[in-house]
Amino acid sequence: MTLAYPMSDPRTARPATALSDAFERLGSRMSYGRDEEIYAQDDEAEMLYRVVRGVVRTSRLTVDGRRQVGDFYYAGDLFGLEPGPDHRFAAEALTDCEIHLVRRSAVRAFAGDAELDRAILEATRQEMERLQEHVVMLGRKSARERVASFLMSLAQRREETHVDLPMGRQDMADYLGLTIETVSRMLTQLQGDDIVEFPSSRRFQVRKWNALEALAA
Amino acid sequence: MTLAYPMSDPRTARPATALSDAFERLGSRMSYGRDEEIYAQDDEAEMLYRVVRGVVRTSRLTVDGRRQVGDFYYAGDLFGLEPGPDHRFAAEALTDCEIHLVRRSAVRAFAGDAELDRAILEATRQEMERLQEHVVMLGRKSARERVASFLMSLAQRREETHVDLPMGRQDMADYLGLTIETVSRMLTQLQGDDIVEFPSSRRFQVRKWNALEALAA
DNA sequence: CGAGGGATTGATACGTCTCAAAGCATGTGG
DNA sequence: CCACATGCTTTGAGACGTATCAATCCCTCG
Repeated sequence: MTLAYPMSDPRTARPATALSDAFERLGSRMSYGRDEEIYAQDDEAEMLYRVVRGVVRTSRLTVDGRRQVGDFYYAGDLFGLEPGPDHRFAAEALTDCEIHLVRRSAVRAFAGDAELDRAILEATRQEMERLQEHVVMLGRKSARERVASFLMSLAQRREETHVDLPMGRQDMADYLGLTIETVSRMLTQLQGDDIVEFPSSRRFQVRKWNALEALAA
Repeated sequence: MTLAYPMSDPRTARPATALSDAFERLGSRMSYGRDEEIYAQDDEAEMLYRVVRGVVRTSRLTVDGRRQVGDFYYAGDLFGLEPGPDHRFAAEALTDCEIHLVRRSAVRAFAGDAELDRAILEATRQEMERLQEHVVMLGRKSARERVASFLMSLAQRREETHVDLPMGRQDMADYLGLTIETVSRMLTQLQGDDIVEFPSSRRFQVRKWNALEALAA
């Protein structure tokens, strides 16, 4: 399978159990505690990772200590699949995590496993798409819009009315290219406009989808 | 070949002629005039593209008219290879261009052509890496640093002391997430600090590599 | 009940944007 | 060859948004 192959439609993807099986067969399982490092920035990229339980954050630190969060990964997501020789971003356990790992060499040996190939390609597709969205957001959106987009994307993942924020304000800020104070102020604003409601700082509910969507644009 | 395959080292890549041959064999050649559209935002992605001559820009327009430039592509670069079903960014000829096109279906039929597979994978690798850099830049760098990074990356491409800017200030601004005025001011600043010199608005020379590198960090 | 860490709020500083004008090339027609 | 129109770039003044620094609040946990 090459990159030029037409994509499988994500909506028709097979149940995660098959993919889980592939990882089980070829790889191993690890546990990480909150804030534990899974791989470091500039480490050689020789594994693929899949979140079984918990949330993972990728991040990059500049020489002078500024931090940019790359993305957050949830149960079922593949990560660490940059095709380059080493990781540009570190990966850390945002919460306690269980992770499936598989050596790339093992994947290569099984190249042709349609299930696994498809999953990797689909994850790569998503990764690029999310990177592109991230670029647009950071390049052209205001603080208010960024925070709205962020809440929106979290809310879209779940069916429930109430959404849990697995990350703190600092992680949000570093993902959104803002400071913790600005994030906090925007949340307060959005709540003031009754677009969203925070019963606690780690839990929210969308009240006006239209308004939120319009902002997230 | 799968994405999990270890990367070829870019420094050992074969001469471009072989790749050029592959495109010649499988695809066709097109010319585009300045500012002509090569593909539109949200078009189906069914081709791969390779710049033969000229410079290509990818860009995305939000509903309310804000523009984000994704990247610039020069002679030899592959583009339009997002693995998704359609293009998130449009591609336009920044200058008059000659482009090699090849249908993805043709590539697929020839899957296993090591040369082409390798080139696609390598281009994908670069694409992701550049996207990640872009995210860090937009998320965490000041205007001065962004402009410095941009000049740096252009200067690194060439051997010569003088570098031509194929794009205008607006394109730079939209790539860097700034306004045209801010870009202009930062250029004036960098010139004032004797880090860089502009004999004309479309041509520059680096005077203090260290200083530029430090800023680009 | 008090301590500690994250979150919020406030006041102010700073950086970038906005709007407007002027400068500078390039090309065209007189 | 000049005069002017055009489009891009630079410069300026002021407004606005986000960062910074500091204080307070609020939860959770001991």
